Amino acid sequence: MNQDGVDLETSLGYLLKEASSVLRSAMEEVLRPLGMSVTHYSCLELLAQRPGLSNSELARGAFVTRQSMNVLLQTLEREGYVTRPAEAPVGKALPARLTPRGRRSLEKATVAVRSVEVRMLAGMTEAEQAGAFRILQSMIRSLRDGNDGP
Amino acid sequence: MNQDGVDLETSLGYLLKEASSVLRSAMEEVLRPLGMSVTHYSCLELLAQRPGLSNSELARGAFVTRQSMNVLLQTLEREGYVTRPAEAPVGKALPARLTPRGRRSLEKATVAVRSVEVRMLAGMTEAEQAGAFRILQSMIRSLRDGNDGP
DNA sequence: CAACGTATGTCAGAATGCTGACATGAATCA
DNA sequence: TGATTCATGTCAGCATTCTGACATACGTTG
Repeated sequence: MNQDGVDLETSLGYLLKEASSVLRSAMEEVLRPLGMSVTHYSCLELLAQRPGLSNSELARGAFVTRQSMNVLLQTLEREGYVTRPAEAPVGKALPARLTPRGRRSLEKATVAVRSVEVRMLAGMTEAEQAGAFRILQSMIRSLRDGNDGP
Repeated sequence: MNQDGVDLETSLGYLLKEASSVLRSAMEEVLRPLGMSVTHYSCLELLAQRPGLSNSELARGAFVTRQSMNVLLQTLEREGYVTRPAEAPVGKALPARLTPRGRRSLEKATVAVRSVEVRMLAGMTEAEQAGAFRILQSMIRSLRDGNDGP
């Protein structure tokens, strides 16, 4: 009914939230046929690119708590996508790794997610993409610095 | 431990998720002292800028399902921040409006959230902000078009 | 007019993520 | 060395959001 923009339409924060929401929906849509959630995929992708990450490190990389990541990891371990040693080689951190099955499962997901990212960047020049990259990093840094800052 | 970036560090989608996550955390941090969640604030802000929005419209504006927004609205109504007519003036949609109490509550929250947004934009020129705006809108449009598209 | 499709509000159950808490291992420091 | 501080893994309970379903209201279309 009321479709005229007021001020929310000029807020970068709101636009950022909207973009993130749309991206998440698009990813869920292409991952659903594979029986995979976004966090699920994120976990596998992180492990593929940085083998041996611990539960806590995976949690930070996927932007969830380590408790949430833990239940996911236990499921993935039980179903044979991931392995963790029974004992920690050092400290308490258990380095996780993909199994061949995990790698196979990830391959299809990666293709699907890549297609979403390609679609998202359609119509943007390389220069614009580079600009977006710098700007987002600037936002992240500014917000982080103010938090637990100096 | 492993802090070297691989490929995730070059993905705009990942960076977008990270920025959104950091923004959300920052907002939660400043809203918590006010006893308000991000969705809570979003609802009030939407109603302030577009009085008479229905539950479903608020849900779309806050990027949650209408079921989730409904439970929030019922709470806000019960606590006197929002009013809805007992019967729909047309159709089934119940236009919601802020009460004076809701407006007062929103005022403090708006100040807090503005400060976060200002911090986020620190170090960015107006031109960069305008660029970020265009880029995010382009991403949103591209993702939407591919979805329920043509 | 009647049938259909779409949008809405709402209830109930399920899933997902979070907060709180505890024990353990390592690093730091007095 | 002993105490403190911090990070980690994990368990339990709670909160929030989502999915599924149903009834109702309006617009469109035959």
